[in-house]
Amino acid sequence: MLAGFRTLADRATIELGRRGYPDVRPVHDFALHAIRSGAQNASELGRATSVTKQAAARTIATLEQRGYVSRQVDPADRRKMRLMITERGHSLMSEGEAVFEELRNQLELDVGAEALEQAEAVLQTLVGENAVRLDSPGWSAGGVDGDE
Amino acid sequence: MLAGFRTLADRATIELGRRGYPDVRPVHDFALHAIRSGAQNASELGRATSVTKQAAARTIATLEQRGYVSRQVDPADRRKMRLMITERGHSLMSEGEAVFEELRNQLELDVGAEALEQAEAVLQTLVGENAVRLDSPGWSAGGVDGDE
DNA sequence: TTGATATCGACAACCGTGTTGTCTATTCTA
DNA sequence: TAGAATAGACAACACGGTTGTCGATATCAA
Repeated sequence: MLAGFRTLADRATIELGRRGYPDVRPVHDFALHAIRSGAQNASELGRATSVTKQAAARTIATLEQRGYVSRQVDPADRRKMRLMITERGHSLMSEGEAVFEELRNQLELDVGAEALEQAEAVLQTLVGENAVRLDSPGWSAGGVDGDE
Repeated sequence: MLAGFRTLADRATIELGRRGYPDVRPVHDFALHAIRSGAQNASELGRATSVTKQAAARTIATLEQRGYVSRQVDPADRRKMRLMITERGHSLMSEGEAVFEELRNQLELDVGAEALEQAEAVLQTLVGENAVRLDSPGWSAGGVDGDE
């Protein structure tokens, strides 16, 4: 009874694969959103997605390989590689949003609009609560020894 | 808005760590439940959790290492290693359930009993729908090329 | 009884996504 | 200008999944 979102994300992934974006995973879409919302380089992306800059750099690398973002040295600060979402990247994002919309609509048909909204509110509360403490990286994989 | 369950599972993991069960992850609890519900060996566990038997065997290995299950050759079929949950394993499961209960109660305080139930029903629908097609392993990591 | 076939579990190699830790290049600051 | 901070690259590793192979055991059919 715990796997609700996994389910949703997995289905969206599958559907996207079916529509011409294979080998795209939730992480990638997540990263693209963060980039579009202002993350301009690997370090920023890492901070935005609560992940080390190394992990972010890797995600960017695959995103670049697959043609969803491009990088270019920041003329103002030559340490930085500025990120730009390509045309294909934007297409992916729209398609992803469409897929999600469809899944949501489907679910709404199944359970009713009211129930769905309620459920979304609950989940919102859930993630909202600990969004505060997402600042520290390393919560999920490595150090679970939560001594504060 | 997508990370609801991750959140829940992560918090439970952290709390369990705090209570004397560090290095326990959702997978482990998941596996223990499957074992308690009848999975008697690695292959069965794999089938029960929609994972290859190799992955299941690994999970079992770490579970055994940490002292949560023990294994013993099945006298009736000497290919099989029968799984038994140890005392410590049962303690972990109770503790896990307690933690979950607490988290659920906390959430219920935040959003109200009615909303929570509604949300659970929605999620139930969500996973219920595709529980039917969980039979094929390899949905999440490898082959997302969903051509049926 | 024997031989083909299926299953169990182990092992090895690999992938994806995360982590540390170290390093160089660059920029900021006192 | 010296020192500190930051960006990003690289390497090594962990974890949890995958495939593929293999020997040992069971099972089923001639």
